[in-house]
Amino acid sequence: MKDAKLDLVEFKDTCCPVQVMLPDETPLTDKEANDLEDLFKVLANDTRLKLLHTLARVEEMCVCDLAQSLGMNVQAISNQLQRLADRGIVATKRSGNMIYYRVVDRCLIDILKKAQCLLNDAENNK
Amino acid sequence: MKDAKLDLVEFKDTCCPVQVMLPDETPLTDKEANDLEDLFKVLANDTRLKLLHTLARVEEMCVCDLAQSLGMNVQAISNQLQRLADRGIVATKRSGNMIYYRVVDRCLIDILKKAQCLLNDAENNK
DNA sequence: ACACCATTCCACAAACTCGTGTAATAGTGT
DNA sequence: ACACTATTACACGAGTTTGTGGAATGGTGT
Repeated sequence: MKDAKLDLVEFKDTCCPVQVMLPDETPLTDKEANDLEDLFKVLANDTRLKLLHTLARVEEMCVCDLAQSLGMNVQAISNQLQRLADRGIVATKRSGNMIYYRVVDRCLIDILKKAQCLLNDAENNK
Repeated sequence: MKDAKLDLVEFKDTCCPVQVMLPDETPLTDKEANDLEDLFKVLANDTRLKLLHTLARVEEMCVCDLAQSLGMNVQAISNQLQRLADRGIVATKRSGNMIYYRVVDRCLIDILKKAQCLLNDAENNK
């Protein structure tokens, strides 16, 4: 569990280089806008957010355990995991009966953290 | 236009301190998940994304100009600006007939940049 | 007071989302 | 082969979202 902290700190230095974050002068193309829309759509669901948050902390987990930890139907969880997998956000690994899910690109977790941070700021400035 | 670059670089250092970005060990509460869901829902629309991207570059703009620059109905643009305003993401300033919109918390723009960066990474690793 | 402009409000139809329940698929152990 | 478990596929209904067109609001200039 200590490792997770170090992991994120290290990732923060290597994931999104500063140069790429500078503003570009060109307007958003339709494709860029649609891609961003799709990405945020996947994140705009409390079940998927809880799944990602859980997977971010445990590295990998099977469907039934995820369903139990969220207190939801296995089908509902599988549905949402499927949508995350469709976007390449999570990946699977079969081991016997179980299928284990994990987060592919941990940059995404950084975005979740940023978003939580934004909400905290908004809360504090109220 | 050069100023916009400096603006974002400076904001990057002061917006989300590193400490806040470290992972917390507790699972997402229902409230946290719902708040995040609401935030990402607002971002999950190409029209609103284009509006934010435009406002991020010009600082402030009236509804009719935004509608024209996006090639859309004024009502549609007003609708989406309203949704952004409801969440406190943009704010208004009246000047004569016109109502000018601007982005309130520029941290949000950083999240957009991160998201674009994530999509670029995914594209390159394909 | 009047015409005019920018913006917003409102009702509506088309499209999309999500959890549910049932059935199908796939691997394990006897 | 059979029972069992984990996971997924599918169709369905309730709810939400988005752009549209018409009408209302509010400020400006004559």
